Amino acid sequence: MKYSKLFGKTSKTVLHDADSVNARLLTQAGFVDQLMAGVYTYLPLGLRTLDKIKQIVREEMNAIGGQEILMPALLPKDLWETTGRWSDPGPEVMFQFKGRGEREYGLGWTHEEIVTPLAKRFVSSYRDLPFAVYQIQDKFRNEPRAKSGLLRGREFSMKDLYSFHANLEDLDRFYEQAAQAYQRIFQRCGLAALYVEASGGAFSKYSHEFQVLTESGEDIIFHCEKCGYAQNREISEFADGDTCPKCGGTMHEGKAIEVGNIFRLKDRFSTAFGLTYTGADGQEHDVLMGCYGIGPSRVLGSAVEVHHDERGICWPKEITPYSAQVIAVTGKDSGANAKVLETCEQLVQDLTITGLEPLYDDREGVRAGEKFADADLIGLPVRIVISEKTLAQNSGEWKLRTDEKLELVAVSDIVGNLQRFFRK
RNA sequence: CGGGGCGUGGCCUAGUGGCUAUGGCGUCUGCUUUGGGAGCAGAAGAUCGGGAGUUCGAGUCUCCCCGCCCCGACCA
Repeated sequence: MKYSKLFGKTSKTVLHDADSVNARLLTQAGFVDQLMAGVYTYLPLGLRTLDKIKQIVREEMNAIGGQEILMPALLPKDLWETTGRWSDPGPEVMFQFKGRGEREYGLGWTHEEIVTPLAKRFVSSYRDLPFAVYQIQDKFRNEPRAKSGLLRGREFSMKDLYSFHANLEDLDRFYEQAAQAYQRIFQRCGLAALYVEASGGAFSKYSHEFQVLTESGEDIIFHCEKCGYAQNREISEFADGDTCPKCGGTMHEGKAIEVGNIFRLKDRFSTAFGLTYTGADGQEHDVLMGCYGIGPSRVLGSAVEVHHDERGICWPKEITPYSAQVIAVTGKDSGANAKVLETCEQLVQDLTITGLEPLYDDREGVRAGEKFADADLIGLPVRIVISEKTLAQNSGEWKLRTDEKLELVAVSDIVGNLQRFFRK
């Protein structure tokens, strides 16, 4: 991608209002644009990053047998009255409004009310179980207070997975599988997520949250630095400095952002909608359900909160919007400039063919310093500079975003180097 | 929903009742320059968030409304 053609620009000035790190950097670097409180447009850079995260989520959901579907975001009132959630929590959480005439609708903030009747259409025997379906969709929540950029929005991206089981053992088995898939997802997104015990609601002792320690987080958790055991303060009786009951280490209090959570719903929704199956015993049983959520947009915001420095974002490899920033530094010698540009074009083409799509800063009349500053702000993991100087040694300059070290690499080796870098 | 802060060209900002609203960034033209956001010359771009009021006169004072940010409450 040529930077000169990229829709969305970096900005030197800091937005007056954006004081959360993720909102400020993502806006300044041209990834997102705020439309209103808690609602953002994703510009090409931001959308590519978000799509990378969603793709990782897809891969891991598919790996545990999840099947992707897409339910509507516009939902009818009646299904929500079945569970009582039209009025409680009702408009406190759900955007509700009238369509034509008196017909009432709401925007989806979770989808148990949709997926349970849906499952009912296809489940009759124990032979139809278990299965799990998921979707990646924007959710809408009438937040009393949207805040912290992408971390708490009124419209935000959500992956919600729902699993259906014949018995509790099978639900537990899948629950563990889902938890492991979640760990892999966060790891791949460059986030060290803690597996945190949280309020279980009416039917389980605990649910589990995946929490990323960061000062901008709004949850307080107690976590053991030795073994990682953690509890949300909402349910915890720990105090800072307590001994970890699992390993004898020390429990620390910390702020964290919840990037995912998993619940055993058991028969809460299947009972409400009459989702049952006939067992091998010929008897009718309630289907047991689990639900599992991840907010890709919140993952994106969290990644910026965790991975940045004073100059800008430092993208983790797997979710970076582009592999590397290729920068053409030109001088006054037009012959040399032509060679620099030609080398860059060829390099960009070679990288693109190998699937390592770079962002090529081809801008003319822009000084090197400005290009470097933009590269740091955008935060791709690798920066490759081609100039008359480097070409004198048939080389390009190789620099990692998180390292000050500059290295000359033969032009012919750059593609291989970058392939190796991203394979690691 | 309570408390606090803020609202002036695309972005940041000056302004504390008085002439035609300040400067910077960005944008556009031309020249110059090219390894860390350069320089020169010129240009476009604002009904000062909206409404009502006080005043000879309001970006500035008063009231109402809207919006954004922060703290709190809330967050299956």
